[in-house]
Amino acid sequence: MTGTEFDVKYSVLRREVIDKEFSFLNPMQKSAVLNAKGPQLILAGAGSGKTTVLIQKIVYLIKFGDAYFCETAPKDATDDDMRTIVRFLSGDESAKKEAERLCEVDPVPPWQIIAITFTNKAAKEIKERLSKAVGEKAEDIWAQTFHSACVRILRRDIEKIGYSRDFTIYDEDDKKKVLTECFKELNIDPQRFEMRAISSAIGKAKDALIDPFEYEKTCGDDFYKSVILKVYKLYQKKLSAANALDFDDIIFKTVELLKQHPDICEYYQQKFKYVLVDEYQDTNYAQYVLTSLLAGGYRNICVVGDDDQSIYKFRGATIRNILDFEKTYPDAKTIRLEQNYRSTQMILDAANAVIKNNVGRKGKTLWTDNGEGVKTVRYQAENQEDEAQFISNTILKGYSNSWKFGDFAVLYRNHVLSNSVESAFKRNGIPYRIVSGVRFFDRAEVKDMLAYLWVIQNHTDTLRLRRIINNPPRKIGDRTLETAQQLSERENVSVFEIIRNADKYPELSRARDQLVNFSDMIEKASELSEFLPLDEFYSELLDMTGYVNMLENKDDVESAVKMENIFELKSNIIDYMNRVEEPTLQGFLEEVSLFTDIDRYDENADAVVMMTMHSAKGLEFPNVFLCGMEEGIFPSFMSMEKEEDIEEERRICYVAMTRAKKNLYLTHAARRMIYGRTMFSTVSRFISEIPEEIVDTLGTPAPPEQYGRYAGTGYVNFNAGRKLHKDTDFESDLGTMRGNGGGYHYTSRGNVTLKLKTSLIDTEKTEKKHIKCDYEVGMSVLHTAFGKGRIKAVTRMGGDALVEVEFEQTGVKRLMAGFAARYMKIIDA
DNA sequence: AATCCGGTTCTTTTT
DNA sequence: GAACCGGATT
Repeated sequence: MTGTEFDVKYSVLRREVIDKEFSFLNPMQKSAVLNAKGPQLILAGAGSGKTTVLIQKIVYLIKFGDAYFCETAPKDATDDDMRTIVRFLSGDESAKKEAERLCEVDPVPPWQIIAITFTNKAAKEIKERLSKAVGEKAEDIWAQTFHSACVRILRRDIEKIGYSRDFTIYDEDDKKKVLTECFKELNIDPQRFEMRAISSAIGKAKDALIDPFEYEKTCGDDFYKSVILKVYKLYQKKLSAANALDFDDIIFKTVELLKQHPDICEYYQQKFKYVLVDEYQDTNYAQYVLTSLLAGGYRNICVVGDDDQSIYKFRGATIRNILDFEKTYPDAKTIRLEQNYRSTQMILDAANAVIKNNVGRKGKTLWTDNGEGVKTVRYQAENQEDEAQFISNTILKGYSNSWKFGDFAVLYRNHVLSNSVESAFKRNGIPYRIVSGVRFFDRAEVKDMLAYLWVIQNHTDTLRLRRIINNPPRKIGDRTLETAQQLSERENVSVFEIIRNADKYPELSRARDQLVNFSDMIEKASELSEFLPLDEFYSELLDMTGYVNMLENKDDVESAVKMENIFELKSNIIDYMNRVEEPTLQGFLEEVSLFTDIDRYDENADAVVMMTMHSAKGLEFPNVFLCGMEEGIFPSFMSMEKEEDIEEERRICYVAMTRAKKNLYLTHAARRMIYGRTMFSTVSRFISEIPEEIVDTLGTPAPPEQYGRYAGTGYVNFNAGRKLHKDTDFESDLGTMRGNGGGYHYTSRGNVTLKLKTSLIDTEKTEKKHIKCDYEVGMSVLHTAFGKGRIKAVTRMGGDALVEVEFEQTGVKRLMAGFAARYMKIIDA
């Protein structure tokens, strides 16, 4: 039904104002923003401005309401108002504010909007950009990760499903520890049942919203499943005894809460008029259910994603959520964003050429008006050193050509590939930073301090309690703890409770004082945490626990690094206090446990960034190297059996390629030392999928006859950093034993390599002659290339040493001992 | 409890 | 090659 003539005129003008406001968007983006009502699927290609769309949509909702096509003027609108709007539309910027206000029709209150992301980084970006756009109102929008949103929901009502509100969050490491306990208690042989497999089975069950009770139904007479079930049951029992949730539980329990308590569910369904989900292709089943539940009231659900960028299948993400969105919501509007604002056309052509080989996809073709750009560069290296040197040279050339180091990124399929690049960077003096798999918050000393904080927060967290009770050493041994554990089971109270009352149990008499001292300390710390500001409290804690004291007493580099990390944690606390209105210990711990390394990655530092292709998702760099582009590495051997796994690898490749803005380099090596073996491999199929016309090929092609096999001619090097085994490294009548790798010794004679099981070598019967790896000053040595020489100096470096040798024929050479040991032996100590 | 030593394993991992 | 684990040894 249309309104009066006034209404029609007004609404036309109103639309013009809105159009003007969002005129910087392209037509597809605009239509995605303005079609706010009902279910909507935005298929957003890499670099197509999907975050912008998400943010602008929220801006639109807050500023103008959701009725773009509304044909009624606000009730009290006057002709004067209309004139103001016209003034703004004809270019009078001073009328802007007023005009915008006059165009508001039922603006959506910010607290009715939830935007869910996967990473903290994305959530943070949304929050920041929103507060720039709409100011204070942004604070009331739930722009959060899946996990933090769920924790927020749980914090309010988790008591209804049998946990207490001060619950603890267990990370992967804690999970592993609990599982180890389960294995022990259930007498499960870790040889027969891989813990990782069982852990992931439990995780998968949780992702699929299957609790132990449901799981039991699926077991039948499947023995393996029945083992999983046993572990699953005990694992959950242990978690709930510690009042702890693991990452999967955070989602799982939220869904459980919403499902079991319709009143709570309804509350959120009424609250969230608009639900927006980022990276929808990476959601798993539980997350899908969660978003559906939250959006169940108004059905205003907008999901943004790219099926071509789904790279977390192994974590339970199911691409079906995006592929089936239109089935779940038959009235869904689908919008494709294919214009790319990041890369050159050349880069997009290359990426499109690769991804089009995937069958199971919705289909998109990226284009750009950024200009053609330059061809993708392919470098064929002889080995990984050559590859790393090429990367270094290219960066150095670029640096002298006014690029900054921070404009370069090196991406690889897995972490091991970073080693050779890293050492080349060191050699060439190129600053770099590795976004590593090891998180800051995973470092032992940081975890120790966090464990203290967790225990102070939640005394029943026995897992963390055990971590710290004797760290620094307090003369509380395993035996004592075991007794306490048994008592806790018998009395059905927490271990902490037992310790606190140690004087009541004669079994604990020997360690009584230590135990009581410890519990007193924790309780005192708890009290302090109530009224001291967090950072002061933390400093106090460092003192009380004696942790800093312990480190100060050790005078080595390691302790100094640990100390630094402990104080870095303090700067995290201060940072948290500055950001949050009401900082609490609980709040800090929550945030920290949902944090990862990439959240700490400083974009402003001028250093080459190295990370896995997975970590690079969502980032962009002017110049990108993808190294290790070889069959067997990328795609990895493990993905080669199933076509769907290859497709996932191809998507990873697509994600990685589309990180590049200007220059894309693909490098591969004919020969690569990996896992202690030399591997010969062919170029990755993904490179072959790019038309030759858009690739510049450099380097030397590998001799084809070597392809596809492991090296059989070489030797295995000494395990660097590991001390030489006096009894196992020797020369025998079989040839020279060249160290052990993988439980085997290798020995070569001519071009034949023998592989001997270390445990089968009878060292007694073999003539022993040590190959010395640790050289000393004054020794005479014989080098295969340089001949005889004498050691002038030895400088320890890391696990290796730099030796300076004066050779009789060739003069002084400086060699790394670990490397030189292959060619040099001691002839006279 | 700390270190040695032999053996095992080795993708990716937003939270 | 390197990290890591667990049992044995000090």
